Amino acid sequence: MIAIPGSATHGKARHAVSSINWINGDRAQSSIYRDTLHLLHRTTTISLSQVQQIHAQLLRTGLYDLPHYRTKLLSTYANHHRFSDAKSLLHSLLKPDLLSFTTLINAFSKFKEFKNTLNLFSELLANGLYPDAHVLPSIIKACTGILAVKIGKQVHGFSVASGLSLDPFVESSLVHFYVKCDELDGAHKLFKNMVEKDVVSWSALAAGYARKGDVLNAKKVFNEVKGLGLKPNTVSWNGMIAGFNQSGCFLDAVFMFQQMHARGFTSDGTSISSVLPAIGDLGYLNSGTQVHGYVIKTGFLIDKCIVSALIDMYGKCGCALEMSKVFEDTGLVDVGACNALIAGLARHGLVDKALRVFKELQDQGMELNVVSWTSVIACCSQHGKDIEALELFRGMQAAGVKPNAVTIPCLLPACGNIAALTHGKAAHCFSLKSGISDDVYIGSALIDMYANCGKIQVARCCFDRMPARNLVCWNAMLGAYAMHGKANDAIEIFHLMQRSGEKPDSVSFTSLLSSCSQSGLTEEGQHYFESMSRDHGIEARIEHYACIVSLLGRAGKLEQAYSMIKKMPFVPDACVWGALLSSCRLHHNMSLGEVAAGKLFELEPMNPGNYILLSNIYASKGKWKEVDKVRDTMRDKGLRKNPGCSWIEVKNRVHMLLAGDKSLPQMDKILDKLNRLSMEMKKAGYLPNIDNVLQDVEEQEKEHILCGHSEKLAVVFGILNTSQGSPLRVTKNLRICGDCHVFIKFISGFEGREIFVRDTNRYHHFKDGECSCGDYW
DNA sequence: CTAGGGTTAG
Repeated sequence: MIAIPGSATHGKARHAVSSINWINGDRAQSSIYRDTLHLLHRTTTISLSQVQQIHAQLLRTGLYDLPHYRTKLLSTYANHHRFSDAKSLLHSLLKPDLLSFTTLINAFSKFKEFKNTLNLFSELLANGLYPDAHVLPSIIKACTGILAVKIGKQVHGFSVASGLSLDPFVESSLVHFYVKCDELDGAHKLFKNMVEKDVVSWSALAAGYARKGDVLNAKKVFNEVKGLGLKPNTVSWNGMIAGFNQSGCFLDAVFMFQQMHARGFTSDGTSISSVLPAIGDLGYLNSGTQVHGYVIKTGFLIDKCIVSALIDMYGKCGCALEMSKVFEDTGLVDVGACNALIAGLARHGLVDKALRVFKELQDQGMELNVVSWTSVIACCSQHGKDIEALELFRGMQAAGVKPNAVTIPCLLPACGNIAALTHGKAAHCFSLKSGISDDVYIGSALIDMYANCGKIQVARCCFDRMPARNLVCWNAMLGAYAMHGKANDAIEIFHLMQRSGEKPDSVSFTSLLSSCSQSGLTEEGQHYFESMSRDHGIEARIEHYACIVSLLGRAGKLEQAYSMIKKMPFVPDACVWGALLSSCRLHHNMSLGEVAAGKLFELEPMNPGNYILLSNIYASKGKWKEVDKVRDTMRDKGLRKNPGCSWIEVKNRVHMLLAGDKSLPQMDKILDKLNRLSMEMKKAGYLPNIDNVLQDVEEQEKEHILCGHSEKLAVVFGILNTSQGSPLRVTKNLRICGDCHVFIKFISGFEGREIFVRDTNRYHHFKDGECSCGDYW
């Protein structure tokens, strides 16, 4: 039976319903079909089989040729999502007219079949038909939907040339088109010239500015409303709130929400789910609780988005309990809410709990989506669970969930952390194939990953190929060069950055200064430090002072470094004092070393490194009694037994030195000297001290030590959990120590070299592709 | 044949 909503009482409708069964009858008369079809025009729901019956009858009776009927058929097929049927029906017509095309195009556009819409449009043109104002809005809507900027602009040009741009629907859909294409100025101009300005276009324009973070223009357009004689409605306000929330203008979002109420409008589900995340980001727990109360009172708790937003808000405000309570109380089984919960747990550092919730949901058969997988992958890679992140990524693909432009930058740090170059490359390939590789987040993460895997040239290649860059990209490249101690390249990037019009921030300067310090570019470093506030208006932060202290210290300007610490506008932290102490060790300055060490012993009494550095300084001056005193202190604190006097460390340093440069021919000489010195020291009852015996070596090799390469050659990553087996294959830059299952990540090439790497209490000896280890002390 | 607004992942 045909359902005829709203018109069931109509006499003719009853007649139609009772006569529809006739259609199959042989005696059907055309007048009855005509009546029937007239009525079908008014009906909104009709079953597919009934349409097919009518279709067959129309063909039999020849009424099919009447344009009026076949239009109805086309739209009915389209309304039942039988797009290919509708299309073949259109193609079966000898000469499809504009009305047939328009009907189908409008239906396609309505159901967001945008590609089909545009294909049909080009067919329309190929048939020699001339589009009118009935079809153009749908075409523009399709261009908006798939961001077909070029076609949209061509249609715009056509509509101007044909005078159709004066049609109010064409006008307003063009405004919307330019808003969505991020060409706000164009949209604004178009809006100003509109013959009939309407609320919809006006709201879209203001919301567009808000979504872009252009607060000034957003408010300007929004406040023009009175002069335009337009009346804002709930949707207009919601657009502003949502736009400000999406662009991170949280205060403005909350302000608009308040204003909305102050002007007598009532917020609906959309307003609330848009304002809650903004409240959360601002940490306005009080406002959040008020909105929560309002949500309960108005019965909005059945709205999925609002529940997710509430959980998110409590998560951001640091209320883990309240967050879980909302989740449990609503009893709503929604992915969004689950995702918000997982993200909230991760934000509180409850990584294991987040993973457990994820697994439980998975076991319960919940349909987890990209956001769920991405959150949990991000959670792992942000909390040092890199292998788990890679495993989850694999699980995601096994579950048939397609990663997107957010997933990849969450995964890449995990690849970089453990130098899983193969996995990183796979993720890179994926982004290329999916056409998302131009994304700035992905680009920055790729730069970082390749740099972490020692592939600094590849990182640079990614950087150079980016079609658009933001501050994060520039900082990623600067950070990559700083990590590899390449100050000259960092400086080049820094200047390129400014020439491109991007303003450096304090992160940029940290990388720049750090690389100068590592490369011994003292004057350049000081120059950039001074220009920071003078030319760029950036106040130096404590990490910048730490860089400068290290820069001066490495250059031997220890007094200057110390006076820098004394006059800096911060209470110096362990990084600052640590930089001074390391420099003191490098230059054997005992008095300042004692000052720095004294401060460090207060700030971090359980860090063995500080004690070792100080005892190294004492040892280099032959103050063996002081060495013993430091050693006793360490023993009392339960730290190491034998600071700064390890033969292993001596060998370690020699090998590091040799691996980092080209001085192999000197090996024999150095070892000779080491042996002689160590014999003497042993005779005197002491183990050889690294700074003592390496003093000469360091004189010769200072350059290389200052370059920082030797220290960066290899990094011990962590213990491999052998009980579970690892999905991770040993890559070119990654080795596993056969004895203790420690991962060792090599940052630059190491083939054919013998290398010692130091862990906190073990050393790992790497030779001929094999790794063995022993106790450090 | 008819427009504009929503949450959770970086």
